[in-house]
Amino acid sequence: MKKRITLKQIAKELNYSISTVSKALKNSPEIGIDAKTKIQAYAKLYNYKPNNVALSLKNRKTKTIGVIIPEMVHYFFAKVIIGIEKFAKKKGYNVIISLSNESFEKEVINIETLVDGQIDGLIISLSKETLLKQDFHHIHETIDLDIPIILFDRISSNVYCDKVIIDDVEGAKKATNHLIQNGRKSILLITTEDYVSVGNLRTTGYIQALKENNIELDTDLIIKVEDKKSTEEELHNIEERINEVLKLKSNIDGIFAVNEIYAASALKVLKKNNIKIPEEVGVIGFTDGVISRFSDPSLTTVDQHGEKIGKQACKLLIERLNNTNNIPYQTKIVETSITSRESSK
Amino acid sequence: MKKRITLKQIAKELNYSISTVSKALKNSPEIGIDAKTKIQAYAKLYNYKPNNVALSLKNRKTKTIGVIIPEMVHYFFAKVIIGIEKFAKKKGYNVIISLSNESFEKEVINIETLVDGQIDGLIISLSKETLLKQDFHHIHETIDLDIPIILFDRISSNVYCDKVIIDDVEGAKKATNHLIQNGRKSILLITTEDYVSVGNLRTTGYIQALKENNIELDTDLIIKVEDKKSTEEELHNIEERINEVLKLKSNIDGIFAVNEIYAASALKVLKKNNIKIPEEVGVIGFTDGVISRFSDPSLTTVDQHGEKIGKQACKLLIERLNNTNNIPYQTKIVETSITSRESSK
DNA sequence: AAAACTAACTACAACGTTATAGTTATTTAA
DNA sequence: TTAAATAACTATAACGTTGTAGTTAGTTTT
Repeated sequence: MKKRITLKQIAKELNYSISTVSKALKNSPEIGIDAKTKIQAYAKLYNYKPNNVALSLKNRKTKTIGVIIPEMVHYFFAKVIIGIEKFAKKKGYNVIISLSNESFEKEVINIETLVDGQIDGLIISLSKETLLKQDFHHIHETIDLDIPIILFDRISSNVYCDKVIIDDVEGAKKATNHLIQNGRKSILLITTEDYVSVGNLRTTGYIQALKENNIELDTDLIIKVEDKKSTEEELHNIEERINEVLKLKSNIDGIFAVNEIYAASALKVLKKNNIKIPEEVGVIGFTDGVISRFSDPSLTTVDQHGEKIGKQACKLLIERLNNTNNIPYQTKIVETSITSRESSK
Repeated sequence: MKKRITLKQIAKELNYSISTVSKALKNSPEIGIDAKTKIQAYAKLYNYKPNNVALSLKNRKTKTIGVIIPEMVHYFFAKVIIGIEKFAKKKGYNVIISLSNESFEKEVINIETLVDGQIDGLIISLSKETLLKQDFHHIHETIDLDIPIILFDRISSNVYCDKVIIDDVEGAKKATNHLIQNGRKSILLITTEDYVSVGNLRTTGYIQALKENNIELDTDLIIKVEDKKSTEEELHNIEERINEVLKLKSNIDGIFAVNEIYAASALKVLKKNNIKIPEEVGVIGFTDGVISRFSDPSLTTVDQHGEKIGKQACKLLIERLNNTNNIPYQTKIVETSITSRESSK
């Protein structure tokens, strides 16, 4: 119907030049009082709003931030996005979201699409495939193009840029200690293969906690899952493996899982074996998810504070966008905290 | 470092006019073969990519779709976004996401921000507050501005535009019938207050199913939750109310909840009262969520197929963007389906 | 009363692109 | 051999803004 009005139209209608209109609306002292009032009134009446695309072209800034995450249906990533979106909006930025679906190729394409003149900066959590390949050329090329990137959660030490992570080692230590302080000594770790950085770090934390408490490390008590996609089939597979280890090592009295799904699977297997939680076995999961609250028993968790991570990442990015002079790259660490629920007494 | 190269720079470097370069890169027959090869080679070497902001300005199209959802951490909305994103990307569109956080005011602001020259069209699921207020001026104003809107899931019959919904009435009927076919006769409904359109429709479906099976409606068996935000406190409140009704009506043998949280709460209360699921009481929840799979017992659900809804909404929108001639508004209905799990035998 | 100053404007260029309308030479037709 | 046709380009305007550099007319200074 009524397309948005432009400066040109106002100028023509009121018989001023475009410059005058532009300045009047910016309340420039160059413009006389009657012209100003007339123009401002007219603009208000016709609900004038500057065209942001034109502004983007002029300023070479789009005021838009791109976000690439591996998956959407993870509570953690959803939380991170909430954090990013909130902070971005407050600072006048829009947020474009892309999903890599854990695929390297999609990640590369997504970055290209976003970088093609639409965004000022990027916030990325790397896909599993990228971490496996250790191919970061797409990240480096983007940074070379002067488009700042902030990595969060799934990062790599082979990329030089700002990063936001949780202290995975410390968090895993906290979790393990939580179980140890409960008197548990034989703690099963359910983690991922080492190329997933967070899994790797959490494994490290687990090992450190054992060492600090003078508990000997038993590698039979570590299940490393090849986690590609959490299909029903794979879930079944995980449960199988947990079951086997439980049979093999009857003295297990604690389980620490590096994510919620693994923790929930552990609960299921324990219950099937009629093992009492938390009396016989205490369980704790690393997560920022929703399953924990509703599982039976509810799960004690190491919370990752996804929203804080998102906020922090967005803050870092906007700071870098506003500082043309090169500040050195930073890595921000967001603290974890333990939420104690029924699965650990 | 090396900022992106422009037509102007190529033109200057190779001593052609900007027009020639532009046409050469578009393989126009107007341009001679040597000029073309030279220019194309140079462009490739320096990785020329047209500036999309400039194109947006020129074409008055941004190739960007805005999405406004009430919340991010709902599995359903996450799924819808996946569907939108996938389809949009395939058609060369980007997706900008905004969260209304169930607030009318935020919804209005978000629309304004998005409409301010950045997007070609919008996909929206209305906030609870908007539905309560029945104030849709922001939607109408946007449509008046010739920016097409597609509503999904949380819609209103007072807005004239394309819509994508599931058949809530039919889905609720299916759920209720599922319980009835299991031999249940006294079915508790946990729903929302009537202003939430989906809650309302699902309630209708429940009532219809009873009627069709000649079961008398007992309004004491309907719990209507004033659901503003799912805080811990409110969850507690819901559990209390379920508990009361269970005490009052000892013959309840089925529970139908209009979402996953309510269903999970029901499970919890039942277990606390040592009521066997599904032997004594069968439970089914309306959802597209993740809790159901991991709850104990796992929950039978009416699946909403969020991804399909997203895809359908995106398709409708892009169709409308490509058709300047006014096609009449459509309402697409995405079928639900029941996933049978442990909570109903 | 001429020089200097000021208030209130307007013109122009630029951001990067493309479509339309020129402008040259050179080739072809009659 | 001269007009018409064609090939291969270039100039210009436009999308909507804004900042810089003019341009007026009127006012002040001396």
